[in-house]
Amino acid sequence: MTRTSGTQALERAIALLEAIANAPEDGVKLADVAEACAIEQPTAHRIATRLESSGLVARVGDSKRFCLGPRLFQLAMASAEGGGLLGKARPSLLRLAVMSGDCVFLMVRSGLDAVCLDRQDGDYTIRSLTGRIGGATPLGLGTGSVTILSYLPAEERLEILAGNRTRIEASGHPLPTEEEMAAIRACGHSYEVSTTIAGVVGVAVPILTPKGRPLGALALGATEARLPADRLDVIVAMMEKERREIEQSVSASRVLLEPR
Amino acid sequence: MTRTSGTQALERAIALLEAIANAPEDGVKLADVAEACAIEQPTAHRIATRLESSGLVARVGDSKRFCLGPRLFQLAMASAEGGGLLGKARPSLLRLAVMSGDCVFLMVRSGLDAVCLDRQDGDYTIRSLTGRIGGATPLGLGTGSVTILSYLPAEERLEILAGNRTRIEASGHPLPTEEEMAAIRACGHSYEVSTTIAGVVGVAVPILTPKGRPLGALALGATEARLPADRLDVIVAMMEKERREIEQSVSASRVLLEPR
DNA sequence: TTGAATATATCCATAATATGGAATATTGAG
DNA sequence: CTCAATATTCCATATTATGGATATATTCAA
Repeated sequence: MTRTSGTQALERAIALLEAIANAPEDGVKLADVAEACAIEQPTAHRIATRLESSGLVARVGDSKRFCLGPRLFQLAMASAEGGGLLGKARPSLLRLAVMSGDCVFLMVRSGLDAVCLDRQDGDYTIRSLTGRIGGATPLGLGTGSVTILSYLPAEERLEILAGNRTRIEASGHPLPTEEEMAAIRACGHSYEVSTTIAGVVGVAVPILTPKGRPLGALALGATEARLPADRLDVIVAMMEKERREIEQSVSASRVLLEPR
Repeated sequence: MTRTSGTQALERAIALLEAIANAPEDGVKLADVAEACAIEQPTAHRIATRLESSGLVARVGDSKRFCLGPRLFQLAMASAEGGGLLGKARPSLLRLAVMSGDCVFLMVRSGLDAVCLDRQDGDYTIRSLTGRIGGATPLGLGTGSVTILSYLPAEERLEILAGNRTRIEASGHPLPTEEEMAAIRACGHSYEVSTTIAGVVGVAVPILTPKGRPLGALALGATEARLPADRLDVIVAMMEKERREIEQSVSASRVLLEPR
């Protein structure tokens, strides 16, 4: 008599995890978690304690309150250590940071967000640059983020923008238009003058699979003064070179070869 | 006819996650995940696709293979703030790194492991020092790790050492004895000369809750030459001062919490 | 290309599993 | 200390996950 797809328990566990992730710094009470997820307390308790025993969730200090657990840290770093995108992109990030002196980011898509997977600071890094490793922005807001969005299939772009409209508008920025995104695809990179932090500019190039699906983006942040038109060309050229490097390295792993 | 405690589905999902985390660099096939977890393929598929839709797991490139997903990075960041420990310890780490010039770590327990939550390098940091952020060592191996272990309840220590025996012995190190751990508790810090990297020494102090449970440890790594007996005293004093700072900050924050 | 072999995805009857109301224990505020 | 709020445990019930069988997709060799 049910209509769910057969993963109710898991769905609830994930909801719990998200609820705990959104909790204030010093944790949430079980009762609040249960309410937030709209599940009964005994059920929430069963799930939460199991998550706790796996380390995905932990108690805050001596209290009963829940917070995210350190196991998440290990898992995230394990995915980094494997020869995934992060490992393959790191040399490029380092080179770009050293050569440009600016701040370089590796962004990937995660649901409706773009997440910062890695960051390397050059000598002239602006302290105020936000993107920390693990940080996220809605797809469509920010240079790297818009770049990834631009290379997604058209219908997915629409869905994503619909889902992110309120968040993006709340930030005071306009939604990227189809024309803007087509322009990004046409020239192979995006360039953006930040309206939130005066004098800051961003450049980004996509990282694509052989099939053309966006794996992520390389983004670079600098002050406007450090990026006059002629230097911009040089920077973009460097980024495109590294982008090709990464794409080759990624597709070189046999597994990624094109089906069909 | 089973005897599990009512979380089979969740347990399997977690097993899947771990299996995928342990996978080689370019992901695992569904069939292998299923086998590793000893569950049937349809079940593995159902769980895996649900994990995928939440971003905890992703496909490698264009292939069908699974790897850990970017959502973990976001959660890991949030978990770092779990209990506020990282935020509260960072100023201390910075001070210690600047004042000592050495390499300072914040370690916390995660199951049978101690995980590096944060690291700050001083001017004299030894490149070869291993602990990356997110890196883990078995509880009982390494200065910070042994320190955390020493302050855990006696029976937990035994369980943990039993569970870690093979891993620790495989590293060529002896298991820490009860006497050694009692000594650490008695003097409030541990000191260890590395046998793996010649000339490297480590010092660590615990971070305890008001109830005496270990939240984690501050650890410092330096060359033997940089830590003669008299300087060691100074360093330990500095670390203990910062430790108290953190403990106060942590226990203070909880008082401010208002129930809804 | 083609077709065999292998892997992934879907279906659905069945029974094992998660569920949540009620009872009990613990915590924390006054 | 007392009481109310919260966490934890218990267990009969039926909702939910399960996995054998099957369909579809992908890979590989020739």
